[in-house]
Amino acid sequence: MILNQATDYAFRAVLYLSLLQPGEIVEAKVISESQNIPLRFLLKILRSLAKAGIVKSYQGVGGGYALGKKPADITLRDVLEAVEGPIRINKCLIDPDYCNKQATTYCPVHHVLASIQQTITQEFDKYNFEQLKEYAKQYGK
Amino acid sequence: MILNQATDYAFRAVLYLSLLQPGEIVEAKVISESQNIPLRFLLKILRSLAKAGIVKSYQGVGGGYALGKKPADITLRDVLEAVEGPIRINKCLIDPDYCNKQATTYCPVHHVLASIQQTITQEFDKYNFEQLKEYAKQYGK
DNA sequence: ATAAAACAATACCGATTAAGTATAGTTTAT
DNA sequence: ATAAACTATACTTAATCGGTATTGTTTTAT
Repeated sequence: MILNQATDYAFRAVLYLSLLQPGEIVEAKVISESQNIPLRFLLKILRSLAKAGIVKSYQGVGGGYALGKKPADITLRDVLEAVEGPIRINKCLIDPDYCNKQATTYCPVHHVLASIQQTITQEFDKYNFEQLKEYAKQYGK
Repeated sequence: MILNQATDYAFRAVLYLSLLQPGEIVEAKVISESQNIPLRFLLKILRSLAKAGIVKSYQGVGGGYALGKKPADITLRDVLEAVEGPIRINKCLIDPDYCNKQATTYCPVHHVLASIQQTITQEFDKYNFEQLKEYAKQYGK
């Protein structure tokens, strides 16, 4: 019932990239130091984000990372799922056979959990990095 | 981002107790067998639920468990928090110093996560065991 | 009073996952 | 050709999860 440390780092890294000038590229090391994220761990996380198209990576000298799309087009859910996979709040919502072992016909627990999961998913979808960027600017840093 | 197995078991055990006749007491063994929950693990879970007043335990011969309050007065959140502790979706929402280490003044990530956490908490509060009981009756089992 | 049927408390254990590190390789600007 | 960056994969350590074991307590029936 808690986000991974990696997801927390990912949120902060993507926010950092959101605040750059358009076209600006920064090395992982800069993000790592500014956000207090262990460098090698961050590199791993950035790879997941790159796979999902959330960031774009540039190899070689002068390389680094930049956002892969506009901040407004990246939601917290996008980042969360890039790092942790799909939001699933209970085993019975992953493996459809799970419930059938316990409740042969119909499982009311499953029923409401599915609904809660949907609300949670929507909730993470509600926030994008344009909004976070505004908050950040507004309050300084 | 997922509920404990123990919480899942707890939901099902409390639902089972909700469906009993008023005043009826059942041994852990009966719940265990009916719901496919390892007995000793269930006993541990029931102890947490008893501490929270959700179930009432009776020792000695002829003892067992019954609900500690009306099904309508037990929410999914009550059960979840009895088993796992308070709903906290990120480390920075547990330890207030955590954010300050990283973002010295104001942390927009923290800000929105706090709001999401509140929504999630309300969502688990929305469902009580009277409702689950109705679903269960309606669909048989 | 004592035996047995239940729960209580605590400690332990093995497996999995999370968090982070290491090693070797690839790409690219200079 | 070299060095500065990222890539890929595998490894390691620590924490958590899911479950079990042991010993003790309470209560009812005999």
